[in-house]
Amino acid sequence: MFRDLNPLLHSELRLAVVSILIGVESADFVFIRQQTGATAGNLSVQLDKLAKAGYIEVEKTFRGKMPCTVCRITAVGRDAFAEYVEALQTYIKK
Amino acid sequence: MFRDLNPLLHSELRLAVVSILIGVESADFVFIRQQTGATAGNLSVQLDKLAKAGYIEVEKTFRGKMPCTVCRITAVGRDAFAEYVEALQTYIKK
DNA sequence: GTAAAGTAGTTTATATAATAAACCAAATTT
DNA sequence: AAATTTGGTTTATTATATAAACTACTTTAC
Repeated sequence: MFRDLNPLLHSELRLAVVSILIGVESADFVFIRQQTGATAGNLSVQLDKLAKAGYIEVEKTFRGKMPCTVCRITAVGRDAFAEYVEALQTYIKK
Repeated sequence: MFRDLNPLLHSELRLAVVSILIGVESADFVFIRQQTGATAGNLSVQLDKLAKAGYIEVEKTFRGKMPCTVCRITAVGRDAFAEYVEALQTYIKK
């Protein structure tokens, strides 16, 4: 009856991050932080987990002289998200 | 942009429990355990949390000579679930 | 030019949660 | 009547989320 919910995505912040990245070509640390309202520390940790799972790519660059961390979703991440949403339907469908 | 996800419902097992109870008049411990595949210990703990939050009612009775723990969703639980699902849409809507 | 404040993060520590393992009491089976 | 099963609860362990503290660098104000 109930499908497993990918624990990596079943986290408010990581889900929000992936949800953002699904819709854009890329997004930087500061933008994601603003959109989610997360603390920098928490965001840093969660981006790392998503990156280690291969769900996102993280590129460290500079915008002018300031460091700028750019994130992109990967095909793996996209698939995982789609599967998570599908599994979730078994819990929340009327 | 992102609505808060009620942490009490944002748990695979508690969400499954509430999801089951939404659809029936009542369900007992053994039935919920079978449907969710949870261990008895975990289920016991999570039912307790839902009960303490007023999301479900737990009635301890007997079926014949065997103890039987019957659970029902409350109006509060029903509302919380509806709100959780709505908030979740902001994360998973395309 | 240097002190103070701000930006963009990372690392570490702590609180909370999920889960499993161990346990208990009573019923059933052999 | 001993062993097993049922229906749970309690306790201990592991994992997770989060905040606090820190680092490295930049910009601004004196």
